Amino acid sequence: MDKINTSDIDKKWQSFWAQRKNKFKHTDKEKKFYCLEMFPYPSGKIHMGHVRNYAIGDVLARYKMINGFNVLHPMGWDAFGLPAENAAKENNLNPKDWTKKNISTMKHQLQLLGLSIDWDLEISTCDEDYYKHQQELFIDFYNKGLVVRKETYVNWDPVEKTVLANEQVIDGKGWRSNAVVERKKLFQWFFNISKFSDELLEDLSSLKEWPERVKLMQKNWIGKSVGCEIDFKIYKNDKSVKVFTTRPDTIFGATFLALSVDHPLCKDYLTRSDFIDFKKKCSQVGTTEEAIANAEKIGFKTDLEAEHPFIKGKKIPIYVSNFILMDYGTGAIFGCPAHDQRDLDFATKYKIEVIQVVKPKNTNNEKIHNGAFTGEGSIINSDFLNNLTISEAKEKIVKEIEKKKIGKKKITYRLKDWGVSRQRYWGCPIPMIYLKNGKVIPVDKSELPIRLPDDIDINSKGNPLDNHPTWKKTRYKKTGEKATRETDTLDTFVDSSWYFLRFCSPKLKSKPFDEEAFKYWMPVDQYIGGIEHAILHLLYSRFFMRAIKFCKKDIKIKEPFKGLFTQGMVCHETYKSEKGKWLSPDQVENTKLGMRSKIDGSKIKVGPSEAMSKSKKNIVDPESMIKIFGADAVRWFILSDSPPERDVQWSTAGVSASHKFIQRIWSLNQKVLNRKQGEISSADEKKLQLKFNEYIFKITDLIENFQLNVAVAKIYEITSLMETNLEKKIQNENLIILQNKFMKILLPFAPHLSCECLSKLEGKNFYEEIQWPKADKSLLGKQEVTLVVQINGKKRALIVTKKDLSEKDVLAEAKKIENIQKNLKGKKIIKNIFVKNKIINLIIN
RNA sequence: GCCCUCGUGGUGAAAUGGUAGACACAAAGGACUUAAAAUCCUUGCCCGUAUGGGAGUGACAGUUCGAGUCUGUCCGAGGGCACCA
Repeated sequence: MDKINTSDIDKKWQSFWAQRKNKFKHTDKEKKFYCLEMFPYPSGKIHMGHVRNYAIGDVLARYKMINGFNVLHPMGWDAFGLPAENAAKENNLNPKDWTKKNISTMKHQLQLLGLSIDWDLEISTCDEDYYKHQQELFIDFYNKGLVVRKETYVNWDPVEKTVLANEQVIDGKGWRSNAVVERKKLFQWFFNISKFSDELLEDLSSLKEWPERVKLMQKNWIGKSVGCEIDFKIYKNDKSVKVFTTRPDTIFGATFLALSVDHPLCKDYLTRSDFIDFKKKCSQVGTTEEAIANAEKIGFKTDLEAEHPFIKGKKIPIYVSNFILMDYGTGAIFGCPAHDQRDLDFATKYKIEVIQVVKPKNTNNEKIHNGAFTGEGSIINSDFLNNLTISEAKEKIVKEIEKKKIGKKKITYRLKDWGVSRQRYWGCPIPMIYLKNGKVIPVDKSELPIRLPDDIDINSKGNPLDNHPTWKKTRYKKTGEKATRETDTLDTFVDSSWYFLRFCSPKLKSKPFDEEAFKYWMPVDQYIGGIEHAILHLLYSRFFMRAIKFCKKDIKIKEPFKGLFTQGMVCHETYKSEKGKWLSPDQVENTKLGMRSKIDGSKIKVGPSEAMSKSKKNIVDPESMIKIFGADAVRWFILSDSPPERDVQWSTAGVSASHKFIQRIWSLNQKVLNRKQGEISSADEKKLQLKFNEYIFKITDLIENFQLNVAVAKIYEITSLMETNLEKKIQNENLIILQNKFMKILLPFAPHLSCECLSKLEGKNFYEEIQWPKADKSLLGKQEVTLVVQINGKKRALIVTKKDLSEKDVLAEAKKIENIQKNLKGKKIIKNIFVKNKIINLIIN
């Protein structure tokens, strides 16, 4: 019996497929399938997360191919981004060179996996050919009013004189400089995504093939809230404050107003030193929602008071506070401490009155104790709102507010405009110029692309583009007057918001995409990627599709991704030495004394399995795994144990077992071919045929539903079935036919092995003719069935019998069973529950 | 803080409301072998030699002839929160 040489057959078939472009004789142009996995960031080497993502996608792409679909299965590189700049700074090289090198390494590694990717379609977002079109789209958006310029906060490192990403802020300090990070206001470019807030929310319901939880996350992100705006008059002053609230029903519990630091009313205090100090304190809190939510609530008491709109003569103090955001609602709230935890925290600290206005449902307790009460209940202490439910009170108070003309019902979205300016070098330059007269205008399209210069000083403080001696100096094409380029570059999320369109016609020079190719391929039928992109990338892509539709008349599609699948992460145990240093899996070994370090034999603490990460060193390199076990074994293992949407735990034992399985199939294939013909029995033949047919049906269904781990389990079962039947009375030819079908079923999962086995069975290289076997539906369920006999809901016996037996017959059969007779002795059957081919449940007294 | 997801053997897991633990990893025992590797078989909580019986899907209730699955409350773990991609 031959041993399989995985590296030989991997090489053989990878070059075979590449030459034939994965085309099949029976491909039907009328049936298209666009299979797309999220393209990788070229960070250096591929990791197991990539392997998982692309293995899942490849199963589907190959499955569709051999089912006759014309499949688009491209690959590219999300090549701009911060890590390139960081690496460049560390190693003193150009981000471009670093990125190109990584792309070539990773492309080679991906090819080792034997994916059915058409590499002719490869794109890279850092190529001029790509970002030129992105600049064109930016200008289109600008001309249609979808791009705006406004001021917003950033994390500012005062020592490096640069803007920091949230991840570069550690404990409120810059990661390189260790300087305390400040919030600083900058003018930046924004995409007007909030223009589509309602559409992006409403259209979620049309995405039938998206996971519910992703849709829910997007829904919450967009954060539509229905509430109302209320004007509070300021006492002894002609001004008023407009607040937004979703709980107008608690207006009688309002005991203070709180304004954002950036609220227009605060302008009057900007010269007061105590306010300046306060503002500075606020600016030391990070810009994330989490940081703001967890920060200690601090307030600045103004000398203003507001008049309560419904309680005559009641005055409530006005504070400025750090937990109110200017870019949500109106930048001002009324505080009702009894029914909002944040308000309560604030009120407790500043000794502000607390008035309960909602009595919890189903209790007699008038008073509430443990924190703010936010549940259902009835209104109290609220004049004309008393005894109403919360929703009734909301309706009534809004009517009153509108009647008094002091406010109106208002829908607010949490979704903010998308800030796309980055003060960095390694990104797509924003094609805008500044004229001397202060005007900001787009570059003439004929001047595109605006190229990134190569000769930059990556180590200079601040933005290298801004520091470049000549790059930003330009002229306005129309008038010839001197102008300055925008030195900000685009958020890399912009790059990935339309790459799936570029894949439809990746080589086209004249425009971002060809409309005909677009019409044929879009939308993406199946998009596959990590759950970490559930919100931003997917939302931005949905926005881009709408923005493009808004700019181009003949684009009809709104949703770019028809089907979405989010796969889980790849995890591995973590290892720590006694001194607390992380060790990688290949630095430890399992000995009789437990886990030990390979380096010095010291004891190792095994930690929980966590997502593979460089910082914890729990990384396994896919390339070395492929070298040892072969591409099929690596793919097989990553698909086998866990459901694709859940996290999977990598283990060397597991992948080694997968390799053994690859060998087992290889042996089976030889045994089938070399089998000596013995006796033949039609009963054995029929049994095998029926069972096999059932597996085809089941596995087809499982792949369509992404239950790839279960499909893998069924393939193990088919293997056992075939092995068992080698010993049974089956005609050789029939066994070979089934083995042939089996190998076609295996193809999407272990394509190298499958093709090699098929070629042995066919006696020649066999590929373009491969078709997915079809299950014969008329044969389904023709087998014997196993019925469960229960007594009072407890399993007492099994009956193996032919299909579709009547209740009467089953009952008669059941009564013949000794164990059932024993249990029925002296008892009376009150009734039976009978489910055909499943169960009979006898209810006795 | 807010939002989301997930809890089933030693482990990863399977199970249209109908046999809980398919399939695999690890472990123990056995077969083959001079030996090892490879391969194959058996076992898997409790009582019992066994036929069989009992407990059992994070906890507690509920719906049902029947609940891992549906409902409620609680407990625990993990993830996201707008400049990482």
